[in-house]
Amino acid sequence: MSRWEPDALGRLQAAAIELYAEHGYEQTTVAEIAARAGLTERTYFRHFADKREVLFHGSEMLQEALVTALEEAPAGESPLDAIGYGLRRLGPFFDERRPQSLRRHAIIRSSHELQEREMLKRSSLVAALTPVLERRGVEPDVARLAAESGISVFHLAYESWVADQRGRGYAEHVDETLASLRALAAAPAAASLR
Amino acid sequence: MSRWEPDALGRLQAAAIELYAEHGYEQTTVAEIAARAGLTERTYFRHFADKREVLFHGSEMLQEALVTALEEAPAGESPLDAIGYGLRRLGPFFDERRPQSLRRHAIIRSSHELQEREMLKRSSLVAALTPVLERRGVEPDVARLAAESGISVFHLAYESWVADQRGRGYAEHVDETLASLRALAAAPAAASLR
DNA sequence: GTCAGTGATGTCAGTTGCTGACATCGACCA
DNA sequence: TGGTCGATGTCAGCAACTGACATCACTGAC
Repeated sequence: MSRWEPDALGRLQAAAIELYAEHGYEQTTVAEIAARAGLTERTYFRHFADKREVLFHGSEMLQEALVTALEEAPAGESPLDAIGYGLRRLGPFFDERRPQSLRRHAIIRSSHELQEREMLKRSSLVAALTPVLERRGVEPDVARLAAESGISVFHLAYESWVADQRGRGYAEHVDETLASLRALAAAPAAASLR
Repeated sequence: MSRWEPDALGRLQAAAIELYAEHGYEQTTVAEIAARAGLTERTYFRHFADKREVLFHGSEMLQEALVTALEEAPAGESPLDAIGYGLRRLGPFFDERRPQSLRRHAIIRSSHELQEREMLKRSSLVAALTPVLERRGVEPDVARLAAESGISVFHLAYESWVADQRGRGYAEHVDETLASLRALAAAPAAASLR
């Protein structure tokens, strides 16, 4: 028998989600999370950098997945098409974890501080996608803008997927959102053409 | 003579910027800021919600200015044109405060925590612009997407304005960035048309 | 001119997030 | 057998933030 119960990190995540959902994020202390996981506060901070981070473990994995998917986009595609390709590839990842995603999303929406962290993760995604686009030959400034736009699509598609009652997959929401973005940018062209 | 020196808030802001620049954000304590301003820590927290917020006072003002500018955009313009109109209007606001902006920008770039707060302010801008676009008759989802895109432009234009050595105004950077966005979204149209 | 009320500040004590230093002790390896 | 390693615990401490209450120049009503 090993000295400690296995999967301390997973237990901390589970405990945190339960407590944040039960009593709210701000009303929960790190000591309580650790206690429910059968650990000490100190151990919590060995696994997670701060009180927020428990909810965002796995976002590095998502980031890597997105980077890889974007790298595998066909070489000839425009930046936005490539991003669409990459985002659509995330479909199964989300669709398989829908219940957890909904719970986590509700918790994050309940706290300012957590939304702040989510926004930081978002900017990290932008920072990760930009060089991938540059390697595809896109100008740095354009790459950055495309990455920003892509992550906006990522995010809005995610939100409409969360709100979706009809069970459509994440990839469908990506397509819709991306089409909206194209329409949006195309609309003024008519006015600016002459 | 009044009981206290005037402009406690302004003194706290000045002290914070000095200390953050001199010793770094993390190495500075709120007590030190308060002391340099001739006040106590408790008073600091009556003026600012937390250690970060000193640097973001004024962002409500910016938000209001942007909302007003967008509301005044000609009724016939497309969402993106309207946003371009609103953003260009911020030009003088930034151009007049360039030295302060550069100092503040350098501080924020030096700290993760501060970038996190900046991202939160950014999402607050999106939340403020969305209903304005809706009132112009834009569909809610499209309004949100347009607001996100607009704030991306706002932000990227700001960054290239900060980096600009040639003294071009903020409004010029907005025009450039907006043109990039349009080109970006238009490019794939060619591929997707047939 | 007095006096009660107001509002910005100070004082103090307490909670919680987070960190460094060091101890513990099963597992694993030579 | 013994020594190292790695995950955890223990403990002390700092800094961010908060609530409760005190202070006292200023202001306005009378």
